[in-house]
Amino acid sequence: MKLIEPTNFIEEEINKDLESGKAKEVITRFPPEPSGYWHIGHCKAIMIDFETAKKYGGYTYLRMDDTNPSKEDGDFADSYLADLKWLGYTPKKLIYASEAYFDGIYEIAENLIKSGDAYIDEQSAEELSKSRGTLTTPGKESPYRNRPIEESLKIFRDMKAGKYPEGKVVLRAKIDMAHPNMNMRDPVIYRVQHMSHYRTGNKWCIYPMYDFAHPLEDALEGVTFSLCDMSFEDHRPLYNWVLEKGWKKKYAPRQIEFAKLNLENVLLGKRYLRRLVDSKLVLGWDDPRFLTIVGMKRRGYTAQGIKDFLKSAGVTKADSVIPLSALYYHIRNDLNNVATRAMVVLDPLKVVITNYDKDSEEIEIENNPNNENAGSHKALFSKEIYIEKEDFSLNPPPKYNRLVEGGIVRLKGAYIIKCNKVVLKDNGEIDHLECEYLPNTKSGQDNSGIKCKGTIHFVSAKNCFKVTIRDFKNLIKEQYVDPMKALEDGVSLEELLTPNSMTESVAYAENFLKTAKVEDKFQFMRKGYYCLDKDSTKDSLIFNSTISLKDSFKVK
RNA sequence: UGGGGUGUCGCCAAGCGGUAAGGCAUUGGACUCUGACUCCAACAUCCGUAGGUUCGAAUCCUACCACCCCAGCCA
Repeated sequence: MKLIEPTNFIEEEINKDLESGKAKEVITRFPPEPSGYWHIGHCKAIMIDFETAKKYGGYTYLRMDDTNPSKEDGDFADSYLADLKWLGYTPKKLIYASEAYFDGIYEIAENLIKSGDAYIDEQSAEELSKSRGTLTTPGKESPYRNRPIEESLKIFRDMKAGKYPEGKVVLRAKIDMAHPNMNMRDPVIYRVQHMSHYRTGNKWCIYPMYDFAHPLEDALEGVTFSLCDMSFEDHRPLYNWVLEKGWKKKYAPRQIEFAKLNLENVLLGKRYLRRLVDSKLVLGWDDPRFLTIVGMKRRGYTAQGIKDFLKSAGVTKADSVIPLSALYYHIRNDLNNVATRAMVVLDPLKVVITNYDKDSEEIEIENNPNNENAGSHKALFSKEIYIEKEDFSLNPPPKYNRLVEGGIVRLKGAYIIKCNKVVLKDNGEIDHLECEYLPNTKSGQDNSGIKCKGTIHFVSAKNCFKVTIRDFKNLIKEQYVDPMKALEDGVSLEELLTPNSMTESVAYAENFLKTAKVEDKFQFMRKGYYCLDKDSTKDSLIFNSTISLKDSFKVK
């Protein structure tokens, strides 16, 4: 297998093993417990697993780490496969650990008992916990620790046969009750659980613990590098112990840990998201304010943008917290390449072109100025149009180069207009503007020589329809940079939430948008990126605000 | 007070004994029929602290400090 130029410490380690012959190839696995939705943190791990293997010409398995029937509430395989596909990854194979490896793991457990490396303990859960000792004091050995091997073997088989209730007996690895690493103090490796498993039904009533199952699953399926987050670093000695005692083959998988992703002002904890979903405070697991994969997809983020961001964040062992602005940068960057430009007026102000006598005329709008192949579409210019309220000012701040009384501005794709009169309502608010267009200034055929410092977008009254716009604020208030910590400090979930983080408004969109399909991505020129939401119906379109355009205009 | 990890610009992050890459953010400015994009420029004499080794250290050694993780029959 080829060596590559390493781009992070994991690849450096892999290169070493490949060179020394400790490993022959790079086969990885992504091992979710099928119990919930994936979020951006999972994306990081997925990307590391898939990209690393791919670089070395290896491959990656998707393995359901389903060793606990009490927590796994259904078959998430389809949704996981869909998420992976959306991210652009295809697993070599989908594997259910429960179906593929439980027999093998059980057999190895019996071997461990026979070799004196595991024993049946009959202490209660509390006794077990108490005798484990503390971080600074050693634990006490169980009175059952040195029982005859035959006795342990018989009980273990009876456990499997369903002769024991839950909690009565467990199988423990015999390691060292005084070990400074708590994980090595005779960890439980099998427990009784009388319940139906979503895949294996009632075939089993004993289930292996993660620490015992994981290394063996890796070994059994031929995984060579088992990449996980730093919280498993303390488990590595146990991982290796299990392989040494239970696997005993020349080639064994190697666990390497990396730091997981942390984002400022983002809450990813499953139980909290579930509370928000259950209490209907959000639209669902795919709420556009969530950083779940389905949420980001619905929001209008692109897989490419997410991956670009993750790539830029790097792979290290150091704790880090990345600001959302870094994510936004990459989302905007990718959207800029793929989003179709359209004109939508979010907050309309009517403008009458007093000297325009024709019914209307076509104008052309480029679909994407950064991509020549994107083509263009037609829009209309007519006597009555709408512009953005904020694009006209009676008291313009310095450097305001939009429309002012008596001033000119270019209408994107159409003519330069001059504002002659501001018509007010009885209450003093602006009702509409009366402007004149300068006939020889049409886009593409302007020979007037007139220089115009501002260009604004607009929509023709003859070429627009109403759409609903959904705007989102960050779910978590800005002051709670680390919402998880705030929660631990006793702040309530409700207190963390930004009030009215989703708002709806009505906008005037050019007719071109009538053909939009769900998830289609647009740039509403000069405003931001939007995508069509799945809640849309044929005559009521809803656009999610994915993210605004950067705006460097500052009023000083 | 045990064990395991981590400390390089506001935030990420290269660097692996030869004299501090890059990105985000920020600030100027150019360009622009999107105040977007793009483009230029500025932004760590210093690498947790203190000593030491060396002609030479962010990189080696020693001590200290800070932060994170671990006491589920969860994963």
